Amino acid sequence: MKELVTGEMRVKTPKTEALESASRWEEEKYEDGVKWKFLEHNGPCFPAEYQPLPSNVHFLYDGKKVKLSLEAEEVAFFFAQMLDHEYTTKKVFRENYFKDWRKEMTNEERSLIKDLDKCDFGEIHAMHKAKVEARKNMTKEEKLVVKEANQKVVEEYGYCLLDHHKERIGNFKIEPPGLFRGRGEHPKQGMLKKRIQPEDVIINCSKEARVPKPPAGHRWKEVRRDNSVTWLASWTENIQGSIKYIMLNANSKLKGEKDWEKYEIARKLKLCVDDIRNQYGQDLKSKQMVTRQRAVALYFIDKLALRAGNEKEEGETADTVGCCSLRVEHITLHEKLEGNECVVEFDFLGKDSIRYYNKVPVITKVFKNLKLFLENKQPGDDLFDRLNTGMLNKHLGSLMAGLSAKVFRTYNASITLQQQLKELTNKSDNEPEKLLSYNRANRAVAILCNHQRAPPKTFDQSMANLQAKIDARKETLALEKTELKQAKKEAKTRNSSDPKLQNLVERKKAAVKRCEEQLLKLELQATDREENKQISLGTSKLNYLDPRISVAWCKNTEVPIEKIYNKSLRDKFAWAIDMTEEDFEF
DNA sequence: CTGCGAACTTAGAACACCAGCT
DNA sequence: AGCTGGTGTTCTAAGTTCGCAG
Repeated sequence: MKELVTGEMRVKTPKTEALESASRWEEEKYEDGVKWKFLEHNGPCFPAEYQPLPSNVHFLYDGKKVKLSLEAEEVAFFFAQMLDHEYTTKKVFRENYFKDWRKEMTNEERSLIKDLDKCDFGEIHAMHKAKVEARKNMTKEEKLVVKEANQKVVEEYGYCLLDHHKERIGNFKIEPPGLFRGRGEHPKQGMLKKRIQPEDVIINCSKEARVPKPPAGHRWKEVRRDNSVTWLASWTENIQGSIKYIMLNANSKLKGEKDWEKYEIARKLKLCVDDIRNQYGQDLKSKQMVTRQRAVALYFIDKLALRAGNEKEEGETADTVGCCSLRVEHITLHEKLEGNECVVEFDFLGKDSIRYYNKVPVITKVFKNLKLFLENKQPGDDLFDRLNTGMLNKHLGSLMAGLSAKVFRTYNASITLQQQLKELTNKSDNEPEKLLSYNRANRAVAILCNHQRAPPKTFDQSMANLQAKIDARKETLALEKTELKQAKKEAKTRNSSDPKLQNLVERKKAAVKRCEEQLLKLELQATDREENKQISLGTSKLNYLDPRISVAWCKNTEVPIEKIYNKSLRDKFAWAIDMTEEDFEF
């Protein structure tokens, strides 16, 4: 797989070879599995120690002041900090919290503090809020001092040397302790996320490199020399027992090449997607139940851009599903619905407990299979009881090198963007109109991939404000128009060759035009914002849309790339900006 | 196969910051 | 100068994939 992709990736050469940034994408690849030859860094940055409460701030239990041990106090502080958050009102959160908090208490504390409802974190909460407020109200000079200090930290910990290049590290800070904030109905929400010590951390760097110094009085858990992986440091977190990594920034060579490769695989799928669709179309009639289930799952993944859907351990995480883990209760079949036949109604929680709700007309063969899969099953049973992601991906891998379920999301997202841009963009449009078209194309993808966001709390207000602006502009425009008419009339009835009057007419004309443009711009903005209320465009832009489509579109429409990519996006997609010509086709 | 863990990508929320307004 | 809304950045949770051991 690696070979196939790498070969194709070399076809197009960046045109600005002289530039270091461009030629970087052309360096020799290492043998399979080797990610680097030299890696040196300063290790991760640890969060500050807990600062004990000042003597005038108290924790109260059952109305009485209680001086807590340092350990118990720190954990009390975590809860106090979150008091404004909905989390602290949730039963599971509170129970998990209290259980873990009590583990940090001394015997004495534990025998006293037996009921979270009797705990009063008010003073601690107030102190925390005051601190946040004070930080906000710092003078310019004070803020500058903080900024410079942060800058120092970035300089020290934010970069590494990987082969010949100084690279930015993505997350060089160890995650601070706190209360676990799982998404949705997470059974572990509120548990104590423990402070990570250097003794928990594995460092990865090359043999020749200077080993980072652990904080004074501490040692690393291990120093590893593994160049088959890209991480610089890792530790195991205590909530799920999973490993956390310190890795490079998205603008690094290593991440950039991987991203490029991802889009090349998706383009390869474009070449064989018709065959694959024919194949699973045939498989819908297979005698083998597994094959039929696989075919229907693939149909969903392809048509609806569903995620693969691995099984999850019950009780460890929120109850969410993807394609292969769909249960009977997540779909409803309608022979007829709203004028369509064979409609599948989906309603389930996907990644991050985001709801997926969709009514989709499907082909008869799929519909019939679904009916079959539902026979004699309970709501809680698996829809695809003979299938899992491993089997599905194994099959996909045999159809095309490098193919897995998620490639369909990348492919369908990118191809949709390209099609939509072609359909929506008019050469003759002005820039704001072109940008609206781009956003609409982007939005079509976000809807396909179900990238949602909570509507901004201030949404209705800010929409009303914008509308008020539009109304005001309309009034001004009407006024300007009347004035223009007046000026024209005067110029006609009086001496029409009076240059002063002619000049006035011209000026009024210009004013009207300017006003109209501003109005249009505002109206486009309003449309864009309204359509975007619950949709997040960023995720697809960052993860699913081949940047070369966007770069080529910018070149074709003469829209500056800055209008659609901010600085970090331009850095991340530097490879695409460097190499893409206006005739690029995904 | 199947189960498991490691490594890496993808995701929305929270937070920080800054431009444009009053 | 202070406010505010919107954008960009940071954070870290939650997915996918793959390879390995049994």
